Order: sequence, then structure tokens, then C-alpha cells
Amino acid sequence: MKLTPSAYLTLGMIRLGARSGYAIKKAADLSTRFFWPTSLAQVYPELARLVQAGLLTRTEDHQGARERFAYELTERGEAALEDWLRASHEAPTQFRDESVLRLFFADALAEQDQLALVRRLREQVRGVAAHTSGEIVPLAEALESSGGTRFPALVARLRADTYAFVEQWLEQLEADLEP
Amino acid sequence: MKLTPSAYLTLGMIRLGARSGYAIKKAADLSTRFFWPTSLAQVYPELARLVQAGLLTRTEDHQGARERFAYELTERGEAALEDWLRASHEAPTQFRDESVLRLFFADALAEQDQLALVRRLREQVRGVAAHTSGEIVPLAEALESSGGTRFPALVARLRADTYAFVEQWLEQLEADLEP
DNA sequence: GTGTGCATGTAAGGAGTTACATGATTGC
DNA sequence: GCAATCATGTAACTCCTTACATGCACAC
Repeated sequence: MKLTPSAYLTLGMIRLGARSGYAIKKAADLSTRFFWPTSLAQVYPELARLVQAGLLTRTEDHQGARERFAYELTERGEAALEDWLRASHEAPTQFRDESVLRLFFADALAEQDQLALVRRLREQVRGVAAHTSGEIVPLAEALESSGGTRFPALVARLRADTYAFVEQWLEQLEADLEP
Repeated sequence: MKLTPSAYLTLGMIRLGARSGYAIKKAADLSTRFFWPTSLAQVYPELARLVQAGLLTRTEDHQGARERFAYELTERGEAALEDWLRASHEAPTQFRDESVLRLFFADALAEQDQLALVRRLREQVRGVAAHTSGEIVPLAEALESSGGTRFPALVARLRADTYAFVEQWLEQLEADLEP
């Protein structure tokens, strides 16, 4: 039984304290979405598969008339997660960015339009950097001080710092392109 | 008629001098693959669509008994490419990286295993950085000095520098994690 | 009382990958 | 002679997204 990264995302989020499918999706949108997006239409079937496979338990946890299920890791589920974390597989990075694709082909433009393209790209990158350091890092740091999990904050900082670096790089490029 | 980024990739590669579907795919594997991967099973139908739409012409260009077709941009094709380059759409970046996902959940591991995970990740990143600066950048720079197209080289350098930055960041993290 | 958030799921469709299928040319 | 590269395409499948469908709880 081979599990996909999305399955491990599910297991990992439950290990970090998410109990419902909804909570997993919500947590993912604030953290892992940037390097592993997911959707509810993925989460629910995945939960069902993992229960089927004996890696999760599902118990009723209804709130009055509103239905809710609480998931927990079984021993085998915990072991599966840790095995995956320890494994040294080659995981090919998937990256798709239309903006960079445009930058790649920018020679087709007149100089002023090239400059405009770079400027737009830098502003996009600046926005991501600001959002990451302003919103995502603080959330992850709250988790760090409350729960003792440090890696979510590390990953958030890595992202913030990387985007800040790219922003500087593009700023320099912009300066070089200016007439 | 709305075109996908893959369509613009196709147009762009032809503008840079690729003539056959095979050549487009080959060029993409050495350049755009890192931010917009493609495959022959995408390229061929895309070429057919673009010919159909009047953005490309297709002419026979057989080499003896081996069949080959040469594609060229029509005026409308060139205009479509340039419009896309000038447009300022929000292009959501798609990024999927199982290694970062593992890093995110690394709190589940014992300290020595956390260190091993970071070390592996750094080595992966180092490999990418080395490949990019050693193989991809020189190729793009050759294009730059021969043909006057500078943006492919800029994009390659951006990638090389970014990965070098991430490698340093992880090196620092590794040092911090060491007992 | 109404909008936002919590909560669970299914169905249809799209985008992209791998595998299949075929064959010529070139360099060693 | 044989392997790698050039060259064109199709078919099946997988993964993921968007849209659909439904309803409770809580705060304002």
C-alpha cells in the first residue's frame, strides 16, 4: 500500500492536532498550501482511505445536530508518517509559474515593456513576501511557542526569506534595465 | 479563444527558433521545464490547436524518409504572444515539493532524524544549484551571446542564485540543529 | 434574522503524465 | 550492427480543481 504525499499531509495534520476534515483543510490553507495545496474534495476521500487502511480511526464527534467526525492516528498511522519522514526518496519538485515563463520570453518585448514586466513581477513577489512574513510566520510562531513544534515556523521563515531574496534580486534587475 | 500558458510556451519556443514539436520539447527540457514542464503528448496537440487557430503555420519539412514539420508564427501568433507578455494578470504560482512537506512535519522525528532530514534536503538543493549553475546557465548564456536573447540567461541565473541562497539557509539551519 | 464559519460529502471535468506505437538517421 | 537521437502522434490513466448539494451554530 503506497501512500501519496497528500495522504501524509493528512496524517501529519492530524498529528499536529487537527481532528476534522474541515480542520485539516483549514490548517493546510494557512501553512502547507504554499508547497502542497489541497482541497476538501481531496481531504475527505483521503480520510476514508486512511481509515480503511487502518492508519486512522474515525469516531463520531457530533456537535448537537451538526455532524462531525474526529480522526486519530493509529499506531500504524504514526509509524507510517515517521517512516515517510525518515525515508530518503528523491522527490521531484513541481513548480509552475506563469510569471516566470513570461519573464523567460520577455526578449520579444520592447525595452520599456520588459521593464514593466519585471516591475510587475517584483511587486507580485513583494506581495508574497509581505503576506508570508506578516501573516504566515506569526501564525506558525504562535504554534511554536504554544506547542513546541518548531518546523512549521522554520518552513514559513524559509519561505519569507527566500521571497525577500528574490525581491531584492528583481529590484537589482530592474535597476539594471532602467535606461 | 483563450490560450493556456502551455500554448504561449509553444509560441515562445517557436519565436526563439524551435521549428519542430520535438525541438520545442527538447528546448523546454533545458530551460522552461523548471517553471513550466511539458511533454510531447502536450506539445503535439497544442501545435495542432494553434495551427487551427491561425497562430501558427505548419509546412512539410521532411528529412528524406523521416517526416518532419516546420512551424512558424503568423502575424496573429506573434501578436498573441506579445499581448500575453504585456498583460498584467495575476498568475497564481503552483508549487509542490514533497521534501518541504516533510520538513514541515519534522517535529514528529527524534532530533538526530530531524538533522538527517535537513541534511538530505540541503544536499538535494545543492544538487539543483550545481546543476543549474553548471549546466543550465551556460546553455542560456550561449544563447545570449549568439542570439541576443538575454532573458533566458537571466531566468537561469535567478534560479541558480535562489537555490544557492536556500542552500546557505539550510546550512545555517543544520548548524543550529547540531547538538 | 442574517451572514459567516463549521462541517461533510459527491460529481464532473480539466490538465498533464506515462505508456504505447512506429520508424528513420547518425555516429561509434 | 547497434545505440542514441530525431521525429510524430494516440490512448489510458491519474491527480486535482471547481461546482454542486446540504445543513447547523454562533455572533452581531
